[in-house]
Amino acid sequence: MYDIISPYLQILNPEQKQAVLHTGNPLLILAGAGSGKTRVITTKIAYLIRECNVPPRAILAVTFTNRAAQEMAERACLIDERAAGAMLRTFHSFGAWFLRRHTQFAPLSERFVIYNEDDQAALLATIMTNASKEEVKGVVHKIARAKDYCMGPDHPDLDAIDRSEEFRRLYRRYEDKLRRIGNADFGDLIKMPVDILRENPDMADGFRSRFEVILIDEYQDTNIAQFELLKAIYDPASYLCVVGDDDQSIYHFRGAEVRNILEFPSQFPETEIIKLERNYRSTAYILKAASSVVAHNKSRLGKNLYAERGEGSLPVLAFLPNQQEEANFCAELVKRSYEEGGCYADWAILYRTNAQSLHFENEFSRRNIPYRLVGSLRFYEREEIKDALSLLSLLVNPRDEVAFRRIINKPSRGIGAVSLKKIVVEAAAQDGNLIAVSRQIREKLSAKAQAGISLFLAALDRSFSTLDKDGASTMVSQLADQAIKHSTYGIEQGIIAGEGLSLCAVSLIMLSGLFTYHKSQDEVSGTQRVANLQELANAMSLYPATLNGLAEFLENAEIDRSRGEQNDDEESPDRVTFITLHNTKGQEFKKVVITGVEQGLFPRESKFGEALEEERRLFYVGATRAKDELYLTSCAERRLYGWTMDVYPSIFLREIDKTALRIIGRAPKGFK
DNA sequence: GTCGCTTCCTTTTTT
DNA sequence: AGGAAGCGAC
Repeated sequence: MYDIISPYLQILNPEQKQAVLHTGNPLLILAGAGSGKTRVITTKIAYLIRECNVPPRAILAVTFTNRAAQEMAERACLIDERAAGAMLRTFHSFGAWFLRRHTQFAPLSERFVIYNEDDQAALLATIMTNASKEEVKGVVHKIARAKDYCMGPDHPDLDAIDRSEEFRRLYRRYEDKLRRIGNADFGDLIKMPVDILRENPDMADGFRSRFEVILIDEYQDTNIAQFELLKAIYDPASYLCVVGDDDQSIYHFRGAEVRNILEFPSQFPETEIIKLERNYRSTAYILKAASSVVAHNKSRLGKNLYAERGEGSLPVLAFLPNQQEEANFCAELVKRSYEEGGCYADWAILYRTNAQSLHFENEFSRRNIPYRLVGSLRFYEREEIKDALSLLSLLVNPRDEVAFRRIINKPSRGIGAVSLKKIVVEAAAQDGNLIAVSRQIREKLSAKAQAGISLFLAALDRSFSTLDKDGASTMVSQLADQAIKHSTYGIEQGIIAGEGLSLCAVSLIMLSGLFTYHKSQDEVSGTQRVANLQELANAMSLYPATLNGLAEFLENAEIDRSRGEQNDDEESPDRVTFITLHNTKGQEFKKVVITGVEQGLFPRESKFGEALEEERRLFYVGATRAKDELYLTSCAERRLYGWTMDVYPSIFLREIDKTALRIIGRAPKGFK
């Protein structure tokens, strides 16, 4: 048996193999960029199942994004399909999974909805009635940070975030209100499971014995609450393996603590460490350029990364006059390589802020170069989509005040501030069910508001009826389908319902008047809102037309934002990628352009100390995405807020080893 | 309560 | 430059 080494293990290098075969003590894998850590983790999952007889369901593997989780599942299944039975999730989706199964232990509605930052702000705005938007956002941010550190409103260490009693009061009232609504924010997805597991030792024991193996990827970007969650479900008799790279820690602004990885060996005694230092992705000059920048950081473990792929070509630094020329330069690069037989999909255009994508979109559209925009789309944050999601949320949780406020008078139904207040106040006096209260007290409102409420409730009711409570009932669906067709008020063209949940969505969008409203918006300003609503309905057709199916869809919409982008893959897969530096984590491309490498933009203004070091790591992450070619662009002027201003090369450009760089264009005076 | 014009603000990065 | 909030007129 031992003589025969399976082919899936043969392709590993000695360190990778050591990491895969390792068992026993906790293991920390320090994996440099491009060192094959995904291969190690996926192989390890398969190996544990095949060779160590670990039942798949006893394996918990945590990744940073849903995209990574999906990729990992696919790759592990290629080696052994039983890997499909392992639990592969992000921390947040694990938390949501946990809470859905334990709502009776959590202060949550049975089918809670997840609030994002905007929803949090909308909720807090009902408490901070006289505050500016900025103030509200500031407090939202602090509350989110507090939860990242697993601190409730009465936690003694809250001083580290804000010393004021006022903040504690706001945090308390926010929690109070959110609990009454019965929904959860992002921080709750981690903090609540921790609280529940601490209060219910038996349940914690159950998890400890279930998960014999816990694997965590991107460990450098975990936060304190996630560390607490790990401790709550980790049994010292289980096998724990974390993978990360301190040089790629780029989410401190979101509460990530690199000390989780630095202190891992002391947190988990007898930890063994394996370093993966062979880089299989980038050619040597690219690696040299990237490493020479991050070498300027003081706080790092320090490691050596060896390029296994030969010298390659020098990274190119292009000095350009302005953004227009920058977009033009990128388009020319892509065009030339395409004409020489390359693919569009080889290319990625990277930038620091989402706003920068616009110039590239315009230029590439003009030239008919296909591209895909990652992330910045924010499909689920678009106005029309949020409107539709609010309606859907109300079906799932009629106590959702944020959704109710958003949608009750949109489009205008004659329900103004006065009527709204009556409903909200009455609901607060009862059990908080805004829909039930609206129905109950509608007679007490003005005639106009009464009519509006009735229409609104009818739309909800009829859409609700499209959902099967259990089992299939096509009869119900057909009836509802007809009802919808008859109630489009002579609109020749509506949104088309497909399978599953899409009927419910279409029903709501049509009957609530959202369709007509956004259609007229489209006609006025040439937007694509109706098309987006259609796309939403299409996405929903994959889910069963049940209340649970709807709750599941809403959860995925909030936690997995990458989902909205997938539909364009089928049409033409060969596209240039436009993506923020943060979003590139875990990805690779043959040819990469990092744009806007200017002081003030990247690194951003007012970054110093630890924050500057984080920007440097971001540069490192971006540069090491490139396999064959790396380009950096820096403009002499940039337009900001409608103003054109002179800008200067990023400090990072000076830090690059000059033997690993070819400069083109006119370098500004003083740039050496 | 709604519509249209003016002013003021925006840009980090995301699960 | 462009979009959202705010203010005044119907």
